[in-house]
Amino acid sequence: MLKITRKVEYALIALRHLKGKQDGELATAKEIAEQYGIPQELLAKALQQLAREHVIEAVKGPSGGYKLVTDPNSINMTKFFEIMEGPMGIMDCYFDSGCEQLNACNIRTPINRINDSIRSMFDKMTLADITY
Amino acid sequence: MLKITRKVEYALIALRHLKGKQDGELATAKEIAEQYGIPQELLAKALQQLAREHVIEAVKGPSGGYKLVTDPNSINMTKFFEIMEGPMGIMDCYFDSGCEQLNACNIRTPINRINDSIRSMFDKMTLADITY
DNA sequence: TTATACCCGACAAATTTAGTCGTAAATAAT
DNA sequence: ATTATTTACGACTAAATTTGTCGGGTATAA
Repeated sequence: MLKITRKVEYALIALRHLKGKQDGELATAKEIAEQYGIPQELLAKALQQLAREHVIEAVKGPSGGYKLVTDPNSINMTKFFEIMEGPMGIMDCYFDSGCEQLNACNIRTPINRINDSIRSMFDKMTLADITY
Repeated sequence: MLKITRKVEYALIALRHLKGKQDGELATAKEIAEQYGIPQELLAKALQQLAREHVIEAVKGPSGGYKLVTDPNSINMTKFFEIMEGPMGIMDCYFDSGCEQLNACNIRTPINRINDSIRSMFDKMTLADITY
């Protein structure tokens, strides 16, 4: 409960790694996977997602790899989590209205308050804070 | 990711329900399960855990049930979550040192910071806030 | 004695997460 | 051109976790 997934973990590791690179220097999925002992294929998926959202940029072919193209200060953690995993909420009823008990439910309001607190906390935290 | 479990959800529903009772009035697992349309057996387990930790008290036998015996103001959400699910941390390495990559890992410090932020947020939030 | 209600561990089903594989496309180097 | 390297991506399997069920127990009020 309240755990982040491996994919998010791997994405953070990769971003932190990329941030350490000079200028236009690239890092490959293989390089990162080996350095941190994580499964390359899974890491690759995380990197591809980040590339699709233009957080990083992919360069194909030999001597290709990835590099940061967005200032980590400009991406807050709510956005980052949602890039990696879709809508963030501690309960599905926060965004999915398919709950059968909505009328009987006696904890909707408090649940929403917890949600909002978590979101607002992550809103104020940027990728730069995390990958400093 | 970052989701609370059903058990926690059911515990919150039950606590909120118990809080609405007068004085020494009891509520049974069956009554709660039916009213909110949730599986009785699973709810029962949540209630039993709360009883073991003396958040509520169980009365056996016919006309038995549960009642609150601890002021919800005195239980913060960190404690509540840990009663229900054990140690709270967004990654296992927060409390479990069995990680192979500890030395290579480049995100330990930031992960710990996120953890601490979440914990401190839940430290300041009590069951009373949630079941008002 | 009986019916009701909590207690609890073991099990099974369902869902989610983690990891793998095969194939394709781009491209630098030879 | 061919080859080697690297990203892209969907399909698949495996593992782990969560969710739900079952059976047998204890306590106790009526």
